[in-house]
Amino acid sequence: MIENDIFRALADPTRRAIFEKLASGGMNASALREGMEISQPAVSQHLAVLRNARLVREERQGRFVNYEVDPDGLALIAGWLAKYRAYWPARVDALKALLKDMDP
Amino acid sequence: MIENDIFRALADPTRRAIFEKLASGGMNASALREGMEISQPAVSQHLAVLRNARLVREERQGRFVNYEVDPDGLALIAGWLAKYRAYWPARVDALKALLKDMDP
DNA sequence: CAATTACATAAGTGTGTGCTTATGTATATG
DNA sequence: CATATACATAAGCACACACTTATGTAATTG
Repeated sequence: MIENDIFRALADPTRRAIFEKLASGGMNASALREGMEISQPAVSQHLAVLRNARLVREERQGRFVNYEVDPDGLALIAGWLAKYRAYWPARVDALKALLKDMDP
Repeated sequence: MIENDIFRALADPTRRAIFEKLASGGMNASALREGMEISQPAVSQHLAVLRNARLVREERQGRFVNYEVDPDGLALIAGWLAKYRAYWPARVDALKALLKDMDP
């Protein structure tokens, strides 16, 4: 089940960090690794998990592999979330307050 | 970090099943257990994880504890998702509608 | 062709997770 | 007051997970 792969992929903070870094623009694995205190294989493994969850996709460019956000995974989350739309705070204000709460 | 709790909570299929069951209407832990081949403590533990992630909230009623979906957790997911709005497939009308609700 | 670079895969290890059974704690009921 | 019911917590165990080092593979470069 893909939902399982997606939520499990996002459950790890390192993986979310990688994903968020990619969200600011596609880049290769080495560039991704910069600033992260983690081994190269670890990055590679995280990328495999994200790719399997359709949160990320790759494109080989010579000996580099460029990674970028795959909209499919995000759309699947949105689809999952849409099932519970009835429960969202009716007023946008409530949501804004919550967004502010999670930003720092 | 609350995002971690949320994604971790949803990473387990049993927990998602419990959540989805609750989404169809609040009920107590025993009612939740019905139809699930799982022990009572397991349900209780799952509920604790969901509650800690603000996906579910409880209300004591005598010796029963009624559980229901907590909109806060869902709103936090929506907030997380909103950060990557630029990547969503533009042509999916349902998602566009969903966005409109989230966007002030 | 040999060496280097970029990345993936393999194998091993400590820690976390989800489950179980056993027990504890409220609240209701006879 | 004693028992039953609804649920939570404790302790232990099998397995999954995120990491490491070592090695493999594919593409550039001298």
